[in-house]
Formats: sequence, structure tokens, C-alpha cells
Amino acid sequence: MRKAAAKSNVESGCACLARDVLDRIGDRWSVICILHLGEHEVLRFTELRRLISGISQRMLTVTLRDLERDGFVARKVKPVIPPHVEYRLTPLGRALMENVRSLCQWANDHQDAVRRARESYDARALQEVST
Amino acid sequence: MRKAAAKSNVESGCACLARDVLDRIGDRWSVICILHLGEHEVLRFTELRRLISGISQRMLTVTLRDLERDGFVARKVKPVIPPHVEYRLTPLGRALMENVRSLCQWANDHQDAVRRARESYDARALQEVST
DNA sequence: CGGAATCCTGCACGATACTG
DNA sequence: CAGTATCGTGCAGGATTCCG
Repeated sequence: MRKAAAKSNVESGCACLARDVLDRIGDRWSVICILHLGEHEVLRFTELRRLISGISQRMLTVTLRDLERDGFVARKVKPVIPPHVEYRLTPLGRALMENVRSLCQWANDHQDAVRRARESYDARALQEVST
Repeated sequence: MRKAAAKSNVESGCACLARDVLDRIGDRWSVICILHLGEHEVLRFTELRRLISGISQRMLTVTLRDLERDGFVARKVKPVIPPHVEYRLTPLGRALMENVRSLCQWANDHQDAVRRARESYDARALQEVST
């Protein structure tokens, strides 16, 4: 959901909506990053990369930069060779993580309901085709 | 975030994450639809269209269909001419709305913090360029 | 090690036109 | 009124290569 992040945030009549924050939650990689950082306190770039199997190195860079830019993640560079960079949640980031956590909780609890609704919907749609 | 909805939901090692639900929350139109339906109990297609200024009629169709498919929205067609279609939240949809609401609340409360973080980040980035 | 730069592709979404 | 069908396109995001 990086995509929406670029969109002009001019909202409908619905005023705020705080798209900025919702976008991060809609972004798959951001959520995973936040959850991992919530569990490990501090992580290096490559450690995160290993934890999040499937992420391209570019997306990890971009995701972390955005999270840092929004004040959710703190990035600390130790000027040594080879480079040593640490990432951790800021207090704001931790607050966000709490929300994400409870939301994931709710989502999991109702995941089955969604799956069933989807299956029955698809089944009905299929029937109409055969009609 | 309709985009991610098409993605294979094979998650990393992080197991669940209930991407299905998070995607809806990341989707701008879905959130707006849900909030409006939460306020009006029942709405017709065109009423929603007017409430959500800026949405294309195609996106409203697609968004509503997805929400219905996932069991968040109920669609009732009255077979008259001209057609009369009503949309309302299901119990599951209302539950989702509660979450969305409180999340928006939190987002609004911290929107300023994010904006400030962003500005200071951008300011620093600009400085380095001029260096 | 932790990125930045570049290229390439698919698909999300808007605009437009047509229908029962 | 409430959609569906079709086309055009911008840009998100993966793969690859190079760098301090």
C-alpha cells in the first residue's frame, strides 16, 4: 500500500480519516516489520531481512525508510566498517504496534467467518454462470 | 489496496496476519464505505456515490462487491423498475466498523506527531542534499 | 553490511460507453 | 438506477547491478 502513500491526501467530506496511518496498516511489509521489531526490541537490516522471508531487499529499505520518516522506527548508524545499522520502534511506533496487534487478533478471530462468506459468495456466483 | 487482495496470501513465517482483513482496512474506499454505512444504517448505490465524492462508479461497484463477498456488507435487490438496491452492514461488518472507528480515532490523535516527524525527516534530508 | 540506481512488468484504477 | 465491458496508463514493487 505504498501506492496510496503517494496519493494526495485530500479526503472526501469525511474530513480526516488519517490516511497516513491507515496506509501503513494496509501495507503488508510495514505491518510485518512492526510486529518483528515489537518482538525483538532491536534488529539489524540483515536480521530483519532474514526474519521476513520473501521481502526484496529494496522493499525492506523502502519500508524502513518510510517507517522512520513517519516517526515509528528509529534508525541508528554505527560508523564502523562494515556498516552496522540498528532499527527499533520509537514510543510512537510501539503504540502503533499495540493497535496492529489487537487488530491482528480481531482479524484472526474472524478470519474463518470471512473465508466462509467468501466461499459461499463464490459458490453462488458460480451457480449463476452455469444457469 | 485492492491490489494486495489479489496476492497469494502465503505468509512468511509470521503465520497468519489475516491479510484479508488488514487489506480492507488499508483500502481507502472500503474504509470510507464502511464508515458511511455505519452512520446511515442503509444506503442505496447512488446515495453512497454522492456521499463519497471522488469515487468512480466502477470503484464503488468493485469495493461494494468485495465487501459483500467478505461478508461485511449485505446487498438487497428489490426487483423493480428502475432497480432499487440497498446496502447495509452485516453484524460482522459492524464489528469491523468498530475497529476501524477506534483505529481512526487513534490515527487522528497521533496524526500531528506523524506529520511533525515527517517534516523534520524531510528537512534533514534536504540539508544533506545541500551539503 | 546496508544500501542506492536502473530497468522492467503487471495490475489497480480512472474514463468512457453501453445495458436491462 | 445500478450496474457491466473495454480500453488506456501510472506506478508499485521485483530483479539485478553497483557502491562506500
